[in-house]
Amino acid sequence: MSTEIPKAYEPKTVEDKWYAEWLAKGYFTANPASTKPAYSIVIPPPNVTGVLTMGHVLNNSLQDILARRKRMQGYEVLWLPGTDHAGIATQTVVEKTLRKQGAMKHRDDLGREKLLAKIWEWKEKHGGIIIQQLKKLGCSCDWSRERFTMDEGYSRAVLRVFVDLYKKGHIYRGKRMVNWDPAGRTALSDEEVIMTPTKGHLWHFKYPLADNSGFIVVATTRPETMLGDEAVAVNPNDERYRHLVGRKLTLPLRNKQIPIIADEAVDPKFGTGCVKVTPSHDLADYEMALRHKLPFPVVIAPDGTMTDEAGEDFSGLDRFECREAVVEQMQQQGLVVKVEDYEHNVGYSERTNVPIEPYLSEQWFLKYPQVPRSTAAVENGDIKFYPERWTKTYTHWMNGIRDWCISRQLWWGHRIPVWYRGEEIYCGIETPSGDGWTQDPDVLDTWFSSWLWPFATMDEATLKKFYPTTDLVTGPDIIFFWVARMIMAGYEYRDEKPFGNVYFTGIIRDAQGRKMSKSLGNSPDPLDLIAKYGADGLRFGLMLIAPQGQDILFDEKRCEVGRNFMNKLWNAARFIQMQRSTNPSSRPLNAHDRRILHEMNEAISTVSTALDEYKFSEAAKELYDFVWGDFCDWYIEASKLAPNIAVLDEVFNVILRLLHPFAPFITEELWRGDGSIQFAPWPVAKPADMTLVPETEALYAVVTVGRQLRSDNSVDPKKKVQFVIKPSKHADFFRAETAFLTGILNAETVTINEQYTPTGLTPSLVAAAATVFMVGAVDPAAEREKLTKQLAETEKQITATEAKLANENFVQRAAPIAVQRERDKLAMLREQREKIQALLVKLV
RNA sequence: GGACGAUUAGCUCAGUUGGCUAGAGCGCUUCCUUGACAUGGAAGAGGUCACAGGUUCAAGUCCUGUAUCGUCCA
Repeated sequence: MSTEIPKAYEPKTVEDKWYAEWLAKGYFTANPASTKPAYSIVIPPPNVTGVLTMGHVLNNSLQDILARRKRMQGYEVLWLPGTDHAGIATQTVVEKTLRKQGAMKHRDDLGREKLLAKIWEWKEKHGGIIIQQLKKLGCSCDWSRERFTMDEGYSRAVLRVFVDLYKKGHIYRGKRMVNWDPAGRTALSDEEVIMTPTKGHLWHFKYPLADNSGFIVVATTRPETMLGDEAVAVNPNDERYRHLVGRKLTLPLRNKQIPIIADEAVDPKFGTGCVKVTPSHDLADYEMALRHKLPFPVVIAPDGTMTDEAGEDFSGLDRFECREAVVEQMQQQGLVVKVEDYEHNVGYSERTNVPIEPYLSEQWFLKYPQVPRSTAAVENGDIKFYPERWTKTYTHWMNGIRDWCISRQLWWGHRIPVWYRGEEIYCGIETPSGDGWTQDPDVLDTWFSSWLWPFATMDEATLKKFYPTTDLVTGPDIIFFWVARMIMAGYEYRDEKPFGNVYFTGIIRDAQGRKMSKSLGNSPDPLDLIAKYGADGLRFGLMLIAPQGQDILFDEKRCEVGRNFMNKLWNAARFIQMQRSTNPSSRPLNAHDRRILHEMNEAISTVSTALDEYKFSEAAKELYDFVWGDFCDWYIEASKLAPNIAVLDEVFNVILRLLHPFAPFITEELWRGDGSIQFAPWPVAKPADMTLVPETEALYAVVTVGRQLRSDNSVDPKKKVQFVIKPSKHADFFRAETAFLTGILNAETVTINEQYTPTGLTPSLVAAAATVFMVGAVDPAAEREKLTKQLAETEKQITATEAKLANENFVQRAAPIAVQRERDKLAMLREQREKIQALLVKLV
């Protein structure tokens, strides 16, 4: 390092250089043959065609901190990276692009093979961007082990698991009511449906009795489904309708006769107590229809349009157009009793954001394996959640777990390894021999591949060394999608948990608290932020505001804090560098040295404990305060008088090591030790020599008071003034520190005088161990006001403390230490009061 | 409807198992380009800790209830 390092830290010139070097040296490559203890994390695989979001920055910075610290602690670290094929998301994007280009209208125009070729093309072109971005962030992943869920080896593992679970009877095929996404034209799992309160209407329709002897009224939020009604149901105990059960109604618009049935499932208090029954388009109605052996006419097609069964007036209409048309015709026929505004929950597709259609279709389902064991593992702490409260959410879901619909009517993904020939079914990894087999056209839910991620990504040697993985860092929004399922898969296929600890991050929101989203445009591009503030600055700024398990309101201002901190660190290094070249000799430890060494030890313990407990922001905060406050504001200032290069180097060396997991680039750049800082040992706190440390604290308090005096009396900072310190203790120590005081207070002289009595008007303030006087002309009124204020504050505290000590109950029942603390405080306050009073007397 | 979380300075948040005179950063005010740093330094203003009860010698901290906001599940 030359002495001419720039005044401001320039991350750009540093970051790329070091990352390339780290890669070249293979520092991130995990060695399964290592004898070191193992530490491992698998990355939550981002969408292969996605781009880096603030959420990724948060999540991956945390993983990098964990991984880098463990390397320093002597572990063999594997951070396994990779990407996910994101079935629906990717196929939707590519299809949309192709439609825009006019290459197709619907995927059937292209056909399976051609569309898949296009998607692979897309993946080759856009895939991997996010990997490059993670590198920019400094992530120390083992890139030699990068995996993709559609890689050949990984795909085989997915199919093997399917076949195995099929053979064990966990996977079955059945005709069920599923959540259907009419835009994506695929089934979804329950977890992919987002329930949203939606304003709609409740229409009350008259259904006439078949013999025209009257009518009954049904209420519905979905008029279009009436075209598929097969009954009207009432509660068997409902006196109002009991006499009608078994009679027929004429279904309006369809001129079809349907029965009135009685079923326990009907809530007599909802609406009129009569519900229309649409067997094919509502889950509850479906079950009711099964019980009553009703027919299942399908009136809404998979694409959300009405079928021929809906009647020629409506066939071909979109389901929402149809709703209007039905209401209009019902109105014309005078069958609408009333329309109420009505808010109810509507399920929307997580991906395409259109309302879900309950749809009766043939799908594949998984009856989850290892449910009791997986539930117990988290409850008994074998797998630990941070923050712990998420265990409750997990347990709740596990206890109410329902079979998982794993088939998707898509092409991008792992194709279901099942073939049909007439009545025959074959399930296997390879295509069956013989003619006439056709493979199931559907693919598997993407999560059916990612639930194997912690082990399907590893070969045998790697598994042996690194499975189960140590930590997992992810968002609580995928606790069901991913975390719970990985636990079950881990037990089923490795007979062991997949990870020991799960750290759930908060969700990043914008400054107004809104979730970051593309459509709102409120998500900054992390790469822009890295360009402006440096990766280290971005990471550190984010860590400072990422409390455990709390959502994070992100504001670009946060990055400034991080960048400024890196610049502070840089300049501390410059200072040390300058001292080295001008003042390289060391000397015995003085009070300032001992004090900073003590604070350093405190910092080491605090940071280490915080990181052990996954309290990242606490660790970052401690580092910030120690570096900026203790080291720069006090120790470097003290060093300007009498530098001790050995201590400066020692403390700064520790600072760099503590900071390295948070800010890998700048710490490597400033590192002066052997080799890369990445393998420098994590600092360990040692018992510090406390000689003169309390005295030094008192000394710094005197400095603060001296500065206050200057400021209160509007003394120009450049003006040198005379100070007199009248100590009540530590007089010899203060005397020894006269030069320090003179320098830091920009004084002409500093005199220590236990007997000092000011002549005339001398501004003064009282610190714990001394009264500080500033000799010079002042405004007596201002001085009196200031002292009076200080006296009042002191009196207030004395009164409070006296009251406490006068309380017999307190003295008898409180911990002796607490009582003693109060007594000491009172003594100190009384002394302070006397000093102030003495000064005030002189002012009169 | 149920579960969980939040409510502390203008803003964003710390406040360990009850024992401070309730803290920090940003913002704000005043002064300062002094040889590490203006991405900086010094000083300062600013809080009935959401509300109401309770437990205790002692409550921001524990308990109960209420309100508002958020998330998840029905």
